[in-house]
Amino acid sequence: MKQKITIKTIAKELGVSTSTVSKALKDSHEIGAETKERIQAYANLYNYKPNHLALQLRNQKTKVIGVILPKIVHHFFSTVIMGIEEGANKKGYNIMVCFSNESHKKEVETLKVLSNGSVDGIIVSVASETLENKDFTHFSDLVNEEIPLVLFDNVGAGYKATMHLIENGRKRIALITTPDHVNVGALRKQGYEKALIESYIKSDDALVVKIDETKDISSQIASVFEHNIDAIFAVNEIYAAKAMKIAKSKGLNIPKDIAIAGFTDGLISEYSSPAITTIAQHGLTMGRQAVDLLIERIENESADFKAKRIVISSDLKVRESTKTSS
Amino acid sequence: MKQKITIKTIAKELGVSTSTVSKALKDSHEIGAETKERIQAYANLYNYKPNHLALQLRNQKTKVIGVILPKIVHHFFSTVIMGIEEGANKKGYNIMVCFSNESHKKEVETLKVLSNGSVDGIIVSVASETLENKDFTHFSDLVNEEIPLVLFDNVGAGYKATMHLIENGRKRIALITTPDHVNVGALRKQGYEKALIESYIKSDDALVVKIDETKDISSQIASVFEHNIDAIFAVNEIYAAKAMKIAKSKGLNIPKDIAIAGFTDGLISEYSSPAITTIAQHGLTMGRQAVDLLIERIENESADFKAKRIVISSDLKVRESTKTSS
DNA sequence: TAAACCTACGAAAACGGTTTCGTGTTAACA
DNA sequence: TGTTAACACGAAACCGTTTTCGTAGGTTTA
Repeated sequence: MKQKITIKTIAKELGVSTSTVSKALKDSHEIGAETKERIQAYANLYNYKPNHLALQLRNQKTKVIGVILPKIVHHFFSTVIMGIEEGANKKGYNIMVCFSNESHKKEVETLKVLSNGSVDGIIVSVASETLENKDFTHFSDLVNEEIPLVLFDNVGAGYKATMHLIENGRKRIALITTPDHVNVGALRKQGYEKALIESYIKSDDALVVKIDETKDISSQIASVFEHNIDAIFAVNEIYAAKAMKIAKSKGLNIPKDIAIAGFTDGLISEYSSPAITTIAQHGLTMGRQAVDLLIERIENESADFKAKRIVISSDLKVRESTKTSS
Repeated sequence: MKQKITIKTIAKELGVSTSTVSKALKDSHEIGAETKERIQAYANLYNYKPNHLALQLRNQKTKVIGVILPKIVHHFFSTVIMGIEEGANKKGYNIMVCFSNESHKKEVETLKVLSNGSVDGIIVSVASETLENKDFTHFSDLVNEEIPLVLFDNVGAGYKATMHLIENGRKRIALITTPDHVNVGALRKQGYEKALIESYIKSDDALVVKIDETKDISSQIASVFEHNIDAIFAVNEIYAAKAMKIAKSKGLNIPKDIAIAGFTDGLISEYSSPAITTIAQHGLTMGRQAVDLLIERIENESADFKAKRIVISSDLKVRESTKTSS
């Protein structure tokens, strides 16, 4: 890279000191009008830009927020990023984005890299592997170092959808989910199980289908219809739509014979026939709130630095696919 | 933030100089075994981490790559990010992600912020507004400053899909697209028009439907069936699927009466009936190649610093929805 | 006319590292 | 016993900027 023009260069060229240049560039009253003008003109001519690194080192802040997500190619997480970036930008921050790929090891490493001064604070959505391990020492380390940290997740949404089905009078609820290593799937499954337990409904492993996307999806979903079920909760929109297609092909009436609820409110659910009840997740809101909280912590030194979990409720959008039977 | 332990602290505590500490921590042969051990033990105990900012300032490089995309909540772009992050990580770089939201102004601003030393190089997918303006001065400024820059876009894919339909014998090809301000839609429309022109087919504005997503999508798509058409090219998977549904409901045979091609190869296209021909875009590959190229430029000082455009071809996945008629 | 006060600028420290170049001590060698 | 080399470490410069604290000279003020 071409060596850029610095305050030193200007000082030398114009025969003044660096302090004079620095002050002149910020229109300080300490500098005479004529000198100021000379310096500003020169700086402008050679397109001087202050070096961010030097400023960051001096000010001990970077105006950068670190973001660690389990993955990105996913509607929910990309929406969250959108919200974070938007909120950060509004307050003059940039974001540095990393992915854990649901791996505990990479999460730990990434956290270490980011916590060496490159960022002022960090937002994390915990990797599923970490959730399984229940090993959160890397986070408590960070808290000890008093680096502002905000975690977010989306537990609770699976619970809400399942409860809706139960309140609907359903008792044999199938779950169509992803393998456990996929974060969101795992979380939603937890919610599903919690709802069953609280409602004293015995869970049945046969009703839980973990889709292997390398094989034919429809036939895997179809297998669940061989059991006696009266409702299906699918962890994403696609699975829900496929399940409905299969149900219809089997001559089942939706929602009379079988209720179907999905996740991630999108076009498919809304325009399918019948329209599918879904959980809308508000990733944008989550991202915004997470970043607002973080920035408040960064800028408000007096705040306590304990990690904080924020849980933003998701909305249940009830549509025809689960309208009360009976 | 708690003031962190620095080399100076260690030096003072242990009664040695900072240079000794620095060398000891990198296992330099210049330092005696015993001293080395003392220092390393101390550093370890107090969890010393070198401050990245100081290193960046000294080395004049950040090991950070700036990425500017028109948007993120979009399968293609999130895949690209994935590829970039993966490639960057492999070579010890982190990525700083910004979004232009298709706005020329924000693109310029973001570029300015990133080019003051915070990043070693920048990858950009140009905002549609910039493409319309044809105002690329902000990029040439960057090139003058000799900051490594890589641009990427995905023109050409719309062309490929349209040509496929034409070679298929179709002459009245409808285009279902997004309003012009949406980047990918606009680009694909360019490709569509180019293919028509090259094949001496008169384009007909009546066959181009720009979907307003705030209104009912299906009815907008349905309107195109009122014209005499023998093929439909939809700029995304959803539109293609909806178009097919409508075609079927009108009793049209696909692909005999009407051929349908979509974009963004995903589950819907593959499992719909009949399966839809799509353009698969390889965002992952594009991201990887872009970042590899950029890093090569960053690290290979001798390379020339002209902006370079890389265009990665997309794959046409021919399925039943466009099988040759006649 | 001496004390006090501006004005306009510079020197130097600081942020946290790395690195080059000494330099004092010891050991090996002739 | 004098010369030299190896060893172990420190001083200082440097990266680019800000900021505190002088200070020299001229101008008011009492």
